Amino acid sequence: MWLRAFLEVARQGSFTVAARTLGWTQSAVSRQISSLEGALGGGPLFDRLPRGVRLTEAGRVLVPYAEGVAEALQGAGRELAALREVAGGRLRFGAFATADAALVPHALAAFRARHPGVEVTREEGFTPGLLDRLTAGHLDLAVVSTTGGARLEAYELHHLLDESLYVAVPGGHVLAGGGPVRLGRLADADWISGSPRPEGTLLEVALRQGFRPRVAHVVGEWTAKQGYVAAGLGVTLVPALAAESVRPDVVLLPVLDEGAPARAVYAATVRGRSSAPAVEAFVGALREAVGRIPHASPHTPPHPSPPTSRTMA
Amino acid sequence: MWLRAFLEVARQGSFTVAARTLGWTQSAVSRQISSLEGALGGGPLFDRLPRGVRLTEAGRVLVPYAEGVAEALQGAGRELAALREVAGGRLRFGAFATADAALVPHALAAFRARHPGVEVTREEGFTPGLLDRLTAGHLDLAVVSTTGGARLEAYELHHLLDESLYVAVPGGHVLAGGGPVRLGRLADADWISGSPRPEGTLLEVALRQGFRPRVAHVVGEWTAKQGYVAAGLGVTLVPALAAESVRPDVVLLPVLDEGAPARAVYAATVRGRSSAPAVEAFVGALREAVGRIPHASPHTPPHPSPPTSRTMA
DNA sequence: GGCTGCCATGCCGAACTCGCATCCGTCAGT
DNA sequence: ACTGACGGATGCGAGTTCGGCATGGCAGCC
Repeated sequence: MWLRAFLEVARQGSFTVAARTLGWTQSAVSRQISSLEGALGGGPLFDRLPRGVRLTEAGRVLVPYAEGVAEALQGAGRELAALREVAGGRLRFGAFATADAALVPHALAAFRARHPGVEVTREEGFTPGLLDRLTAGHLDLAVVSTTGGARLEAYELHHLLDESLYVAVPGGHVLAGGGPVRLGRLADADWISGSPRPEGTLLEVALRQGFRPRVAHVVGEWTAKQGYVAAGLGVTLVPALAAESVRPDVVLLPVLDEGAPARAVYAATVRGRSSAPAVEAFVGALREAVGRIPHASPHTPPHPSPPTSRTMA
Repeated sequence: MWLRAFLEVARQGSFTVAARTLGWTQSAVSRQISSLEGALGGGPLFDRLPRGVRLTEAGRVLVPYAEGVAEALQGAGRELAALREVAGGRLRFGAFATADAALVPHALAAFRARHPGVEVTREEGFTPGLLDRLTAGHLDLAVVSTTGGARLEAYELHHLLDESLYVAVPGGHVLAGGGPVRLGRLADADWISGSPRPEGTLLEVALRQGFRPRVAHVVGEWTAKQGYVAAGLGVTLVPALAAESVRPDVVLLPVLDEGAPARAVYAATVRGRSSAPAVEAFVGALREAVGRIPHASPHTPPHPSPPTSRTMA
């Protein structure tokens, strides 16, 4: 193209030498320069001397601009390459709170170690809000769960794990120290939950077990919930992802679930929207993190999660 | 070209609208973007949505670079246009000392008023040195004279004027107050000259008149010469261009020359080297200045100078 | 369900690009 | 002064690209 021809000729002071350097023929260079001069319409860019050529004033004026163009082009190439190799660009993701307990920190640590050039920004939120921000283009990726009744079908879902559930009971509880329990045995218990109604929360599983739990205290924050449980004010459900960060005076009992697991966790992207390589890499990091965290906490055998990516149709 | 297509699509968010804006067809835009994406090899630059398109991360990265390229291109166009219209660029010229007395200042004033955007640099020197610097590419234009025996043939010459000569005599000189004189009447006078030998100087004309002038004092600087003349130490030749700046106690007598004028003054450029429009404009300003200065000083009728440009072959 | 808006693509003619060979002007060495 | 070498310009021909036209496919909307 004319840009390389011009700059090379300006550097070399000769069409022939420039052609050799570029791996072209002399005639190609001659034509490129000639057509460039024609296109600019401002007279010749080089004076043709018996010994090679020499920049005219117009050519001298053009040089810095041509260099600027070449630099920008080269810079674009570099940055796009960095993007391909996940050494640049940005990654904006969101996750629900309990995923931030262990899953996301592990994945993030591994990702940042492997791809220090990527600018990562993180958000916390509930699944429906995260999906909205995904759709609006404010997020590239969202770690979401099936809890909350959000319409996941519209998104590209990368399955991360199926979470088992625990019941958190105070240290002195009658069931403490025992093994896995059926949820039905807690039908009469006081429950601590983030919402007065079980629908759309983890407590939904209770409905499937045939009872409607009595929500004695509405507490949203996880630490606060533990406090209420430890004080003997009630019991609560704990997803496996949060099992790691439980205080010692609260006992976790695995819930025996017949059939389907309590909830699935996905990395979601907008369907049909191409995702940057960093997104793929982060999904990979999330997958690895799944294997690393003890989501099979004390008392239960590890819960295997299929490594395959799945798109809900 | 791909640049305009990409930027316009990025701005408009639609191939079709961008095509309308550019005066192209939608298919042309589609192909341009498609081939650009292929060339960059880093995946699509736009996500194709049902409602137009949307930049991907790669596209978003590319935008500033593309804008940089477009800006540089546009800037180059602007500056080249300025160069064409003599509203930019630079002009480096040199002139011999007596041309700087009136001719060059007048021309320079007119030129700078008309073309304030041009950066002008000036040098002073003797004709041979100026021509060397012209050849070396340090000057774009040189105001030179035939005095000095320089090889003018190799240069592109724009004739400015043919200079008449004056003899400067002290106020009380016997010839003072008389009219034009023949040089032969001063064959026995003491001469003040810049060189002990008349060859290559204005005094060369004396040789053509059949006598070898006796150089009593070698004085180079014009003001100093006048001092020597005023003090009665001798007489000296004064070119018409310097006639304006003579002190009142020195009298100028027009020299009667039979045949050829004493010397010609040219604006010289390097032959075959394309000259910037500013050079042409400055030559024009010099021509106008020739008409404006009283190179026909007291005592002589104006000496017409042909306005045609001439190349010595 | 038909309609509309938007992008992709097969096809074709026009234009461009490049390499090859050759020509022209200048310079250097004999 | 003649000749060979060097450097750029140019006619020619083949391969490629480019742009327009028409069409197809897909999603959303009345």
